[in-house]
Amino acid sequence: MLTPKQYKLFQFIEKTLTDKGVSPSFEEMKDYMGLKSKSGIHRLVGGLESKGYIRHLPNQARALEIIPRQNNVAAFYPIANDDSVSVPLIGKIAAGYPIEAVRTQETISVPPQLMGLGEHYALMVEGDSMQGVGIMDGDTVIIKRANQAPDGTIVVALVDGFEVTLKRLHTRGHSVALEPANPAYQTRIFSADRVEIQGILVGLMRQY
Amino acid sequence: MLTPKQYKLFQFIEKTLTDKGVSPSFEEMKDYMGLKSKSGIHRLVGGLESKGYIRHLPNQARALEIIPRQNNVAAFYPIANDDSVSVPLIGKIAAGYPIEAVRTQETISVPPQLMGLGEHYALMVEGDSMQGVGIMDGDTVIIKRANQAPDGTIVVALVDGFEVTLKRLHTRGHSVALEPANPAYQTRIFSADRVEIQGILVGLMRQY
DNA sequence: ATAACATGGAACAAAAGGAGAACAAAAACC
DNA sequence: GGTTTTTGTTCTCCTTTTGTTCCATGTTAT
Repeated sequence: MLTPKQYKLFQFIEKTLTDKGVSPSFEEMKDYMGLKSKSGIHRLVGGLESKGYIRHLPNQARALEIIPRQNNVAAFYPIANDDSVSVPLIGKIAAGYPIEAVRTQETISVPPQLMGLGEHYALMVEGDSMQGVGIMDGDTVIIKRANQAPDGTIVVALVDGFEVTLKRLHTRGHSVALEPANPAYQTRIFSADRVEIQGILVGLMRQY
Repeated sequence: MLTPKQYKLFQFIEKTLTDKGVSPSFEEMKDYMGLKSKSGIHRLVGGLESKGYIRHLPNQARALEIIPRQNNVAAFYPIANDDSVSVPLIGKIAAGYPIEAVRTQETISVPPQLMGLGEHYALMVEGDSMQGVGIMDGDTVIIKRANQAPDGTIVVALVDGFEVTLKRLHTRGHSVALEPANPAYQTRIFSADRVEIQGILVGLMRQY
């Protein structure tokens, strides 16, 4: 992660901070690093900052702060929160193909605000059939298990017992329309008994 | 972080407070610090106050109060226990408008897999300027604080010191291009010194 | 050789701190 | 209540400390 010099400087900052309670000045860091100019320090500090190890207020004296971390994830301070919830990640869903059968043991944690009551699970989205409503290839969707759904919601639907898709649901009397949000795909209409609702989309997470 | 003199004075205030139960007068602080004028003390006290270390009632004698701190770090540092990580939700971002200034105390929990190293915060997205890449009105984006970003990433950028937007970044020599993902908006090009990167988009959450 | 990166040095800009004096508000005293 | 004393506030002018930027020069790796 850090270059050797960044690491050395980081440790110096850390030590100075705990020893003296004050962060070192650029001059002091320069001396410690054995440099003759402060410009190099500026670069190192910039590096540490952009890597998220420290933070520093521009144009302020001795204004370095270490960003505490735990398990390699930046760990900040208290304000304990309600725990997030783990849901099973049961597979991938791609427009027009069955959910990959494996019910993996894998779970992922989901912030509670994305979930309501009931049983939930997560799916990885493959393909671009829902791109039009902001659901992209690679997204993780949070699904609440249900076997019926309000009109207009996005659902996981099982068609004819084997084909699973993520589509917007429209009910019209005894038939249901499954509308993809990508104009490149067609809306398909089925009689109600061919379509089984497996869940309702309640949340989405994406990692860049 | 404190400067050496601020730190020294702070410790003196702390000690006097616990030893005598009364905060020191400006005169006493002046003597302790070896100064000949109280004005310097006033500056130091002002510094301590603006950094959130002490509080003081104006025009009252010996009315300094130490602000208890959690793990010695300021309040807008959030986060974590094992499963869930909390980040501060610091406002809304809408194409072309400043982030709503309020640094709320609010935090939201974010699954750790959405985050990497560094300090993170969350913003609510308003508007449709990034709709083309699946970022919709009402989404919550997770931003990693940074002041530089690789080419092609989506960043929170501050233009001319007041306008904040979420755009894809392209660097071209000494100018930067901020490209919205909605063809209805134009890519805008600025000289590098007008644009300040405030963070990099690392995650997204949406609630249906 | 060339590109990417590190250093040194200097000039500059901004923040921090100090002296001294005059003033204002609160507390103490008569 | 009025006066004195203590204490806090503000202001201007100044010095010191510290951070920032730029450019020329070196160094290293590909």
